[in-house]
Amino acid sequence: MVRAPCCDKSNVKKGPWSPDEDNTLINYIHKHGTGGNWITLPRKAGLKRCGKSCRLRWLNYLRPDIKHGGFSEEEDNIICSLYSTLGSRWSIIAAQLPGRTDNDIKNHWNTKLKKKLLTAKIKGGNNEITTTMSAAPFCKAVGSNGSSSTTSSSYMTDLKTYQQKYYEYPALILDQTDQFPMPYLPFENNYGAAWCSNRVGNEGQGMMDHFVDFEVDPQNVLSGSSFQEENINGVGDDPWFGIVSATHYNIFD
DNA sequence: AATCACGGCAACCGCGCGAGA
DNA sequence: TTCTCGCGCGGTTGCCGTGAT
Repeated sequence: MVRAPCCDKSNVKKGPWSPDEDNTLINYIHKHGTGGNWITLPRKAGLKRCGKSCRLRWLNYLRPDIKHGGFSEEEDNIICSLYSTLGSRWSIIAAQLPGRTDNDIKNHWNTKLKKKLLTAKIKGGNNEITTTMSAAPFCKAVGSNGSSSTTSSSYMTDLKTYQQKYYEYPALILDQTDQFPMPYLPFENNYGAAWCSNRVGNEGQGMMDHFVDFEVDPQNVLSGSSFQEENINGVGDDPWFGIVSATHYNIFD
């Protein structure tokens, strides 16, 4: 079955909006609202535009309280962190950033943040990789069911300290990582590695001595498998807590 | 000064979903 | 229950400005 077009394509204008068209749309919506029907709106407003085009123009550009450009470092951190858990759910990410549209965030990610993230380096550890940014201020603990963890364990505090000290970008701190599905990570051409750390010592031992960076099979990660012991190379202990950094590091070259 | 390459961003397209008939 | 229609979302395209050559 062929889907019916939403409007008469031969009779609608495409391309950039003129100031006159903007004013017409703004004035109409201020007077009448959207009426809950974008398809009929352009005809009623006297615009030779597709309803979807009007909706997009209004939501992404003309709507009041829209912020354009000038993303703050805090907003960048929030976007990076949410992307590491949600993937490209731009509308949900936008909902966490008042005044930002999904399109704006998507463009910002594709043009700036993705590159920034993909070239990020981990500092410290056994990998001799250095960082160029300050410690990430945005840090989130996640429970095995995906809800925020309420653990008061001192391990969590240690993990936060470790994350802020060694990871350039916001990292997720995972509680009970053996049960927790790996978050989506921004891989390039399906190659890359999630650099993780876990506690491999006995309780009571110094946490910082027992973090090990290791790689996770990208195929397993991409398929959303759990972060289980078999994914860990050379680490035999139960990964009760862990840090997953969205930092990209191509180990397959 | 002209041309080319690239990045940023606005806008379009197609699909999935949900509501309602 | 099925079908239609509109909305919303994410991916993609293409234009435009700017810097490099």
